[in-house]
Amino acid sequence: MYRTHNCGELNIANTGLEVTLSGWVQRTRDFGGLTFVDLRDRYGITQIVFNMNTNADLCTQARNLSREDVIQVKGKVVERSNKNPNIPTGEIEIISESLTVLSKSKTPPFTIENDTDGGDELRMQYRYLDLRREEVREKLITRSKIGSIVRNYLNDNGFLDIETPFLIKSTPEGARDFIVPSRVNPGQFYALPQSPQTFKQLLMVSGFDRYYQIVRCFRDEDLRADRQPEFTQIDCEMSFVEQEDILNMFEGLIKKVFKEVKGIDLADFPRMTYDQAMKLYGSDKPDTRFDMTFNEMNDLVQGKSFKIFDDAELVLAINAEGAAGYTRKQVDELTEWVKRPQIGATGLIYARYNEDGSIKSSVDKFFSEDDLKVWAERCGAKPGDMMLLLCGKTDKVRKQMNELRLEMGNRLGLRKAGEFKCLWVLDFPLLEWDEESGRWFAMHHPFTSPKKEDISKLYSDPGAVRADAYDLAINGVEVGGGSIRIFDKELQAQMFERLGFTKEEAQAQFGFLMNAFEYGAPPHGGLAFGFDRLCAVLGNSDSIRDYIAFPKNNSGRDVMLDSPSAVNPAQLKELSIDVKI
RNA sequence: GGAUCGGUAGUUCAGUUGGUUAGAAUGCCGCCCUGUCACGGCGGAGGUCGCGGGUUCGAGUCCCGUCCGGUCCGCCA
Repeated sequence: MYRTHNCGELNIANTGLEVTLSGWVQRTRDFGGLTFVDLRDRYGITQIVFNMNTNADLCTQARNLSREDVIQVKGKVVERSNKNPNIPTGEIEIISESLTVLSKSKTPPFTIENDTDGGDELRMQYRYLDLRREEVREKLITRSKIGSIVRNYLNDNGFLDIETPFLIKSTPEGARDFIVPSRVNPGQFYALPQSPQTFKQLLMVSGFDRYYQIVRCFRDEDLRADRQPEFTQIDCEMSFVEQEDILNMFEGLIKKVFKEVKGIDLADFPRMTYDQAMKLYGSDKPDTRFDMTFNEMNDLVQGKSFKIFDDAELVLAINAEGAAGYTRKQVDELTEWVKRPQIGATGLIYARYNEDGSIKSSVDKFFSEDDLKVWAERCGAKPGDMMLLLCGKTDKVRKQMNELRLEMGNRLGLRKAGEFKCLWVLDFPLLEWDEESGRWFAMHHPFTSPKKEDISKLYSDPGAVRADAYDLAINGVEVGGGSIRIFDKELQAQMFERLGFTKEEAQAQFGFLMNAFEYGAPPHGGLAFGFDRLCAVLGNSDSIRDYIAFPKNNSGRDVMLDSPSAVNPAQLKELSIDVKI
């Protein structure tokens, strides 16, 4: 037997027990005649003592141990004379009676400690060592726990876990597909699913009623801290439901996860339409931990001979509470910040509401102090605050102001870690105009149901058609989203037509779904959560990589495996593939 | 496709207007040490300054190119 206990469970109550422990050598502290070894496994650390007077051979062996050796120790649990209150096992130690080195370790390339000296690249290259660190390990343990809570909740609510295929068919809509060549069908390719969307709808047609799957999805797009080419969704679908049923079901799920993982009782989630969200926050996933909402200023600022404002489609102001103390240098820096190409504003206008009640702005030439007082009223600004204004084309300025708002939220410490604000965003537009290809695209996907009352506008005013689509944002992160689906064959055909598919194209791409709808499709809808993102949000982390055991880097590479890589010419030949670079 | 920051000892970093033998911390190796828990003390080894080219009497430092990594924009139904 390699162990009777793990390295995290022994305590003062076990005093006198004969135990066997196995694990990794975290560190040795050698005093010549007395050597301490910290033995680590995923449960914790237990101190082993080797004494030269009691057993010289054993103590000599212990002195030769190196970091990360795997050893087995037999010994007796005793109360420590010097206790360590910092670790759960700190009141006891093991007096060793035998030592077996199960596996020697080379010196690891970085220290296996919370406060590691290893850089990102090195840690990814030796990810299996990085995963030994408590900080990283605990994140994966949390992920496992969240998965378990989700499964329990959905199982308890009658959902069935049904697997769907990974080798499917490439479709032109949406993100780029990863494609997989078929050897037995030369020149033909499978695609890896971007989501099991059509399959879960078919399962509804099959009568499975409530489906879920914690499932890997694949998208061949560029990466970000919160985007990996393969990622995991909690994918759900329900039949005979309206939007309200779905929101309630999954609000319940998220509340349960927060309760069991963080011990937090979340209040009922507020709801906001997409239009409201864009008007107030310039984002469809606003961080509602703080206000600083947008104020539209056109009526107050235009017609005062300030050309920049007069020419603007929209002038927006936010009020940064308590920021009147910003120095000229800080404001200039902020101006440079909004002018960076990533933000793309042409300039930043500010009005400082001083503690003495005076208001000073960067546009004093055009606006009197009385004008500025009216601004302050609109923005709810008080002495000590600073108003920040951006202007331009509506879509652009909202986007820019969203960035500025989040940045000010960061600078003023308003985006507090450990605080969680959930928000349902409803009534997304059904369609989105794409300048490049000059046609309408489905904002969510082509199976999303338009709102009944807007169907008539599909051709007369496509941009105004709202969908029964919803997203869940937590702290400004899009954690999940879904929609009520079209279940009427005629409406689905109309939708494909609206998206510019010919009847033949629609039949070729989605014929299986439209055919299925001919045999009695139930009303249905669903939602998918980004599992990696949900975990990252719960852990106050910006990067989903921390919650993935073996993630890929910014270029989509696995630096540990060194993949992707070239393949053997014989393999390519077998697949009838000729590679030209 | 684009922007931006970085690459110097095993590791994390410093390195002045271009100037002698490129430093620190930590890790590693050796010796000493019986109550440490970031143990301590003494000593030692360890470098193609990412790579290629250029400017110069002289390049870690300046210029050009390139590769690798981080973050972001485009992209992500």
